[in-house]
Amino acid sequence: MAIVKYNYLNAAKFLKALSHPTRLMIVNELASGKKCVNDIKELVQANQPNISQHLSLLKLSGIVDSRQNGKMKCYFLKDEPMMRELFNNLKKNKLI
Amino acid sequence: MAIVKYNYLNAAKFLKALSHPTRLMIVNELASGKKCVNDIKELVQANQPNISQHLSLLKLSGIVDSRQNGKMKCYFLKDEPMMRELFNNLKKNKLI
DNA sequence: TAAAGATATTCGAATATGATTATATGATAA
DNA sequence: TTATCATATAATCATATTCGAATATCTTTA
Repeated sequence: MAIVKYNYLNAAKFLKALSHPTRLMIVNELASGKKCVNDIKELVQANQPNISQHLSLLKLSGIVDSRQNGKMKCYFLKDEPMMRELFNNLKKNKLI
Repeated sequence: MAIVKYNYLNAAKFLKALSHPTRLMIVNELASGKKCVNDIKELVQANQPNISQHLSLLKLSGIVDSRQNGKMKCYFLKDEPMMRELFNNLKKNKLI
C-alpha cells in the first residue's frame, strides 16, 4: 500500500525551516558566505532576539552552523552548494 | 538599507505550502501526472476531508489546479517541470 | 427528481509558531 | 574582577495550523 508518509518528514521539516521570510533572507545572505549576527541584523529587518530565535531554529534544522569569533558569533550554511542551487531555482522561477 | 523582507514573502509562502508531509507526498505523486482525488486517497494515508483540505491549500497557493472529470475531480501541477526539478533536488540531497 | 458516489466545507479542540519584552549568558578588554 | 559588547533564552501573548467529525455540495445515473 503505497509510499509511507515517513519518507517525506525530513523534506517537510527542511522546507518548513525555510518557509519564513526572515529565515529565507538570512539563508540567502549566508549563501554568499559566513556572516556574524551583527551583519545579519543589519541586513534583516528584525530585532536581535527575533533573529537569534530564527538562527537557532535554522541550526536545529541542520541548515546552518556557527562558530565563535572573538566576541561575535558567525553563522554559515552547512551545505552552501545545495542552498545555492535551491535559491537559483527559486529565482529562476520568479519566486524571489 | 538592505533588501526588503517583502521580496521573500512569495517564496516563503510557496515553501510553506510544501512543508507538510502529506502535501509533499501529493505533489510528488502529481509530478508524474494528473491524478483524481480517489487515486490520491489510495496513495496517501489520510482521510478524505483531510486530503481535500490539503488539496485546497495547494490550489490556493497556486501550486496545483483541478478539472472536473465526470463524477471525479482531477488535480495537476501548474508547473510540472519546476516541481520535478525541486524534487530531484530534494532527492539528490537525500531529503526524500 | 431522487439516490448514490465523489469531493468540499465548516467547526472545534489541540497544538505550533512568531513577535515582543525582559533577563541571562558568554567573551573580551580594562 | 568588573564593565561592556554580543548573543541567547525565557515568558507571555496573539495568531496560525492541523486534524477529525459532521455536514454540505456537486455530478451523474436511474
